[in-house]
Amino acid sequence: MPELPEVETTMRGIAPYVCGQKIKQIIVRERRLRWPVVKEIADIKGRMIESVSRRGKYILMRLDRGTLIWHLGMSGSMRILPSGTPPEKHEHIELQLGSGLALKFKDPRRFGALLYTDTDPLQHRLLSKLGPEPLSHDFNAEYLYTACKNKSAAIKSVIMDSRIVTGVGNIYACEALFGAGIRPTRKAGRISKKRLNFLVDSIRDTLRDAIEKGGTTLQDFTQVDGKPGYFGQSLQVYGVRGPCGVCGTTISKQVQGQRSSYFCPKCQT
DNA sequence: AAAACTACCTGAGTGC
DNA sequence: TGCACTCAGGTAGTTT
Repeated sequence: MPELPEVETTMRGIAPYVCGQKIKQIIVRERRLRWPVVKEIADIKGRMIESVSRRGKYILMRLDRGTLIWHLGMSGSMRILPSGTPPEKHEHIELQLGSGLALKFKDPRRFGALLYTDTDPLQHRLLSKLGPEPLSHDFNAEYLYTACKNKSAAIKSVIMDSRIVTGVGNIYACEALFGAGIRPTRKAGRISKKRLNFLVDSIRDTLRDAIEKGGTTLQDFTQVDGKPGYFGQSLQVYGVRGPCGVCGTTISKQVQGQRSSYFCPKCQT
């Protein structure tokens, strides 16, 4: 479920509760996530959480020694609740904090991850090859044009490639392409710089708007306080079965690279 | 080298 | 009501 806006929402939600807190206890109820949670994770007990940040879809939790790297996968979410609140089903990890509150990580599909590193987390093998953040200045028309040049792959798969730009998943790729008037199947190398400029702006606007609304709740994503995100109401093509809000043409759905693409056949060319 | 496909999981929804 | 089936927001690794 979680793409960049949901990860950002989660990160902002937990930050005030975890920053400056001591980890009194870590409980791992299920270590079989995307990668097994190592037994040595127990060693972080007693350490201080100094800061929380995001890189792509990863949440980085810097400790007074070492860094925790979290990924929400497809179905992961985090909540802050009083320590001692009975664990829900699929609540695999719990960090009990000095404040008496606890960070709880729930992930039914177990595609998420919790990793630990002693060295620079940005150099971790999972993070070192990530492309620029879509909301940073490094992601611009010039950059995207170079990345798309001579590529025969569909533009949608290019903007979902984390080595090119990080954090754009299926929902926001569909929405951003609609905003830019570009068909998801169009070959990346055959789009003008001017149109790619529209796309860069559209990706930014879409992500910012979604962050502002607390992300998208489709199945079970919730914000840290348990409330849903409200961007779902703003989706213009993703999951839409019916007319385009701009021109009235019926929204098309097409499977592309094992994943559903939604687009307006009239507005997007 | 680039593009396409596979695998990892559970749960929700659909149709019979 | 229940069973069988399809599909889902991610992404590393493998195959074509």
